[in-house]
Amino acid sequence: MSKKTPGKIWIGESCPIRQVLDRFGDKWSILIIELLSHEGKMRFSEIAHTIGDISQKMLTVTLRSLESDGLIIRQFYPEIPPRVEYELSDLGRSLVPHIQQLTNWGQEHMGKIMQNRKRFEEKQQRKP
Amino acid sequence: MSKKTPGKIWIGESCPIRQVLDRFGDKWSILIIELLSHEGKMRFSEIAHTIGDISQKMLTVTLRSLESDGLIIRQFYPEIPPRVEYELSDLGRSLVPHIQQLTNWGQEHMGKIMQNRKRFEEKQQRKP
DNA sequence: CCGCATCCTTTGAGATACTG
DNA sequence: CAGTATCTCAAAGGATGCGG
Repeated sequence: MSKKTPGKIWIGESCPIRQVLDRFGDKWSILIIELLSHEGKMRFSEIAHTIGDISQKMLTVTLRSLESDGLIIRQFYPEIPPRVEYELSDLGRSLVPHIQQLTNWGQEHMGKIMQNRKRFEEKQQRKP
Repeated sequence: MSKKTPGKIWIGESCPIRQVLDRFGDKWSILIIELLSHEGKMRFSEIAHTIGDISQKMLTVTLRSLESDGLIIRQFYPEIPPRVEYELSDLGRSLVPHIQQLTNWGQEHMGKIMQNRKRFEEKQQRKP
């Protein structure tokens, strides 16, 4: 549509895109939101086990940051041994469809991307 | 909808979500795609200047990786001085709407998130 | 069971200087 | 102008051990 609209898009230091990227560009946040959207309430150890390759530290850190931003809700049961459950808040849930859009796009196009990448590498190796 | 559908979602080491995250979770890829979607063809220095705080190195690296994956097209004009133009490929363009979905979500909700975060921090400081 | 604290490794990314 | 090549540093993330 628009070929040149200078000044109309702001890509500078704290533009809207970067805010989103800064918040969700880490390794685990999106993954945990997506997981909770499918599984509903989950315990700490349940999340850890389902993801598989996340360290306890990063799970703690990521859950805490999601909680602090109001994206998930943390329920602590002071039993012995203690039990903690996490679930998405309304705010967190409102993000889920957009994540799934991206995932769908990936399902459809990542194969092609990997293929392109391989070809590109081969081309580079023949030239120099 | 579904409260528990164990086994139906795969969140393991190279599930679809992680593929997308690995590809686009870096600091600059999404930003450059979004920029090119608004401005059309752009020269190297034009991109650098518009973004403002990207180093020459990271711009080169990011553009090269986007090119290798077939998300952007690189046109080299062997003049003196040389000129290089970048634009989105069809593949790259197909991602744009989803990025904009996320940006819109951000516009609408990041304020609330920052507010939540501030409150959470205050709460933490009163307790311990 | 949950999660904090500490230490350590790895990675991402900036600064700088140099080429076609 | 549009890169490439090093060097360096800060931050993300992992491993481990302790504590409520």
